[in-house]
Amino acid sequence: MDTKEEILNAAEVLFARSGYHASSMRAITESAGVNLALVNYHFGSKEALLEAVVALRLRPVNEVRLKRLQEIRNRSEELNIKPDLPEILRAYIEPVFGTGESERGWADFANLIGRAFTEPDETVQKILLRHMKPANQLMLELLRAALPDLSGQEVFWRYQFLIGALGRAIRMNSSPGYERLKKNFETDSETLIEMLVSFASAGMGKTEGRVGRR
Amino acid sequence: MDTKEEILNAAEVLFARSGYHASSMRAITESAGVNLALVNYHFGSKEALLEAVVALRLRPVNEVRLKRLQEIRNRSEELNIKPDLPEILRAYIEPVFGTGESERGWADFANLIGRAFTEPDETVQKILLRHMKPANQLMLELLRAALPDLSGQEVFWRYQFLIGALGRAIRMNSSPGYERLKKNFETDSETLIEMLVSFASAGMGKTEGRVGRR
DNA sequence: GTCTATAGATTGATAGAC
DNA sequence: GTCTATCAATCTATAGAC
Repeated sequence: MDTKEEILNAAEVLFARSGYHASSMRAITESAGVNLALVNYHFGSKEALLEAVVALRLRPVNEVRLKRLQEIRNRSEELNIKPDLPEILRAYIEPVFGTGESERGWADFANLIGRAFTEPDETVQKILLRHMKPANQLMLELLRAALPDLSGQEVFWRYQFLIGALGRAIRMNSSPGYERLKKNFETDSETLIEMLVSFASAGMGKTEGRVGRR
Repeated sequence: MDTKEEILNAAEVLFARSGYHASSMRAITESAGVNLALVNYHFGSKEALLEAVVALRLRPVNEVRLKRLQEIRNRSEELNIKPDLPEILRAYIEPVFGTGESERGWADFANLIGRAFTEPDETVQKILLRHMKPANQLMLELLRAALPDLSGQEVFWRYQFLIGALGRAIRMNSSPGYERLKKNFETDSETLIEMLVSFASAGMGKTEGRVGRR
């Protein structure tokens, strides 16, 4: 493995576990076993390194999502039928848990993606959002088509609830920090995806505005 | 307003908007219009200042939550009936959007609480989690009682989905960074709470494990 | 391509005068 | 209680030898 790749892998792990600002270039290069100056030589700056990590790991995931969502839209338009809500959700959620070709340690990779949904830091959020935008736009469009009885406002917020739940699920599932909390509830990714799709289908599909009394 | 309070308010705003690490003590004291050294004089350290801000703002919210949840549990035990899911959700969610006595600018206060759910930084998360723990434990207990047909694993994960959705809702609703995204979907807090309770009731209440085909 | 050495800026914290 | 001045540690980034 060459130096550039060594740095990329170390940065991915540290960014995922500790966040961008908390991961110093010294920590990254030490973990990678290379010289401090080589980050700037190979990538130009710390921010450019983050961009490279995101491009390498997030791009394939978003390509799969976008392709699956486009297929659903095309089929829906050809057959002139409403897109199916659980199917949309699965297309949006599943790729985030791994594209199938997950080579190395899966947890760090997933944890990095999970940050895309919850990251409060502006530097990081800007980059992550840019990579997710096409898939997110198409997703919202499909949700509106699948839920024609709901106002744009309601679809928008239910979509936000979904993103929140998804981000939480990914981070809980892959972050080492939550081990104690999960304790007896170890769950494989497939089951977790199934539970999340079920949860979101029921929550988003409601056509009345309200539930419960009061 | 005395110096200590001046520092607390400035710190709250900056921690909420930019995060703990990104808010330097120089930025805080400049914003408060006081001398740099006074943070250490009045609070001891930067971390102790964070602890003070959290204690001041988050404690009353959690006290209200805990009290409402305890009332539900007591009534449920006395009458020997299952607690009502939407009622539980409302008791858990509503106080986070303001205890009613929201004095100053509401957005920063809410945004700070929103961080409690998504904050990746360990320093911050540790403090926030300690303050939320009692309410969270009782919440999980009540959910298990309200959903007796579900396994502990399923209740646990649906509860995590709820936390994710709630955190996202708060931050979207109060963070200035999302203005462009929200654009035409400006929503008052009451409506947002209603939508979230409705979403979560439907999502969590499902008694079959799965939804949809495939 | 890789290294050492260091610049230049910023951080949290403190000593000591008032 | 409040101030100035400064320490010591950290950070990103770069110059220049090899």
